[in-house]
Amino acid sequence: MTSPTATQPSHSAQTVSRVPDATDVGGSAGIAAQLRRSIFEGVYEFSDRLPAERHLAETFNVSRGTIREALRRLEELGMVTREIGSGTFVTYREFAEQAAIADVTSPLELIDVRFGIEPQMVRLAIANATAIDIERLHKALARVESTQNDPESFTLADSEFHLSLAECTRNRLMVWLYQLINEIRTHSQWDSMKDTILTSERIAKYNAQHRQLYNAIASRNIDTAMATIHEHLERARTDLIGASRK
Amino acid sequence: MTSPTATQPSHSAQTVSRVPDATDVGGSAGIAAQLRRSIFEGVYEFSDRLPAERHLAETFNVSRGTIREALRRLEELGMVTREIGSGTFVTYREFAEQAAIADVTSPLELIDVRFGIEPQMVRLAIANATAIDIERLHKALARVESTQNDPESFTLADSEFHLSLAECTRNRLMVWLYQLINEIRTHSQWDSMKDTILTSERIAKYNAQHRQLYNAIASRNIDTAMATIHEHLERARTDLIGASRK
DNA sequence: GTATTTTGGTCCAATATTGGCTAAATTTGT
DNA sequence: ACAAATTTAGCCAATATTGGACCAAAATAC
Repeated sequence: MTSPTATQPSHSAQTVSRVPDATDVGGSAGIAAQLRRSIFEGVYEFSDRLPAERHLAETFNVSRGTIREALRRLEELGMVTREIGSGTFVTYREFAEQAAIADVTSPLELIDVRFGIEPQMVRLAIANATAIDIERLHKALARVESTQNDPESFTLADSEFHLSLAECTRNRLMVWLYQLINEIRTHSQWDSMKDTILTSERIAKYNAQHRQLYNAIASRNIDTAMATIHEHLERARTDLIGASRK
Repeated sequence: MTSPTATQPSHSAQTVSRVPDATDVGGSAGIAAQLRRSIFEGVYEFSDRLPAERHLAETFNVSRGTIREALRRLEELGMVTREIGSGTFVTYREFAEQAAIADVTSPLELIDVRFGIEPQMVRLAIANATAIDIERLHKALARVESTQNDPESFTLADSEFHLSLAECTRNRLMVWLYQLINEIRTHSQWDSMKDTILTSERIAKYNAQHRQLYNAIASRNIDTAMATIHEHLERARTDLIGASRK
C-alpha cells in the first residue's frame, strides 16, 4: 500500500507539543508533501488540472523553480503528468472497493463471467424490453458504430451499448451488476490490451454483431439473439487468447 | 487569495497554506472540474441535459471554445454524450448505493439474475474444481443437510453451499460476484418470506438437489449438473411465486 | 408540411498561457 | 568557508483561449 509519509506517528493538528510533519519542512519537499496530501484528500481528483506552476509559486510564496522541483517529485511518484502548454494533471486514482477485484481479475475470468450473465441478459431483454428501451439501445448502437477507428472511444461506446442492453431487462439488479462488470472491464488488464486487440477490422466485426443483436432483440427473435451473443463472447475470448499469445 | 505570510522555515509555521481548489484553476480544466463535481453531486443526473454550450459560455464568462474543451474532457471520461441539434447529456450513473440496491431488488429479479450466473458457475466448477474444492463443497453440503428444520440456519448454510460452489470455479470475479448476490439475498425481501416458503418439506427437496448437484460436480457430470441447477432455480422461482400469491 | 430557432461540429488567426529550460546571483544549512 | 538549495530572469515550443463565422442535425413554431 501507499503509506504517504507516515513516518510521524502524530497526526493531531493542534496538540500542545507539536511535532512538525512532512508539510512543515520548507522548500520543495514540503510543498510536494502538501500537494500529495491534497491529492489524497481529494482536493484534486483524477484528471483534474493543478494550478499553473506560476500560480502555485505565488500561493506558496516561493519561486517557480521550487514548485517545479516539487512537481517533479510528484511526477516521479506517478501521481501527476505534465504537458507542455497544457498543464499538470492528476493521474492518481483513488481506490474504489472494486479496484482491488479489478486488479486481480484476468480478462479470461471476466469473459467466463460474462458468458453467464450476458446470454441471460439477452433473454430477459427480449422478454421485457419496452419500445423506449429499444430506442435507447438503437441510439447506443448508432454511437458504437460511429467509433470504427478509435479503440478508446469504441471501448466506451461498447460499454454503453451493453449497459443499454442491461437496461432492456428492466431488472435493476441486472443493471447494477453490469455496471460493476463494466467498471471492472475498464479497469482490468483488458484495458491495456485493447490497442493491440481492437484493430478497426475487429471493431467492424464486433459492430456487425452489435447490429445483429439489436435487430434480433427488436424483432424478439430469441434464437438469433442467443446465437449472436454467444458468437460475440466467443469472438472476444478468441481475440483475447490470440493477443496473449503474441 | 489569502496567502499566509508565515512561510518562514522556522518550526513556528503552523498556518497551512491552503491550495486553491481544483475548480478554481481557471480555463477549461477548472470548468471541467466544476461540471464533473456537479454531476457527482447530483446537480445533473443521468440523462439530464446540460445547459447549451453558448449558455454555459455566458454563465462561466468564457468563450464557447473553452466550454467545448471542458465538455470534451467530460466526454472523454464517459460522463456525457453530445448530440448535434439536441444537447449534451449526462451518461454517468450514480454508482451502486450498495444498501439501496438490495431494497429495490425483488426476489423475482434476483432469481432472474441467478438463472444467468449459477448455471455458468456450475459449468466452470466442473471444469476447474480441484480435489480441495470438492472437499470443501462436500463439507458445505453436510452442513446444509443438517439444517432440515430451521429456515434461518438453512438460509445461512445454503448461502455457504452456493459460495463454496462459486469457489469451485477458481474464478475470483465469480466468487466476488456471488458474495454480492448472497449479500442481496439475505437483505432482500426474500428474507422476510423465508419462514413462509421454507417448510421442512421444501428444505428437504432443496437439499436433495444440493446432494444431486454435488454428486454431479464431483463426478464431472455436466449434463446432470446443469439439469439439477436449473431444477433448483426453477423450484425456487415456483415456490416464490406461490408464496406471493397467498 | 414548411420555416425558424436552437443545438453541437468545425474551421480560422491573433493572442495568452503553460511547462521545459538555461544561466547567474542569492540564500540556506552545515 | 563550503555545498546544496533557492531565487531571479528570460526565452522557447507547445498548447489553450478567444471571437468570429458558417455548417448540419434536431427541435420547435407556424
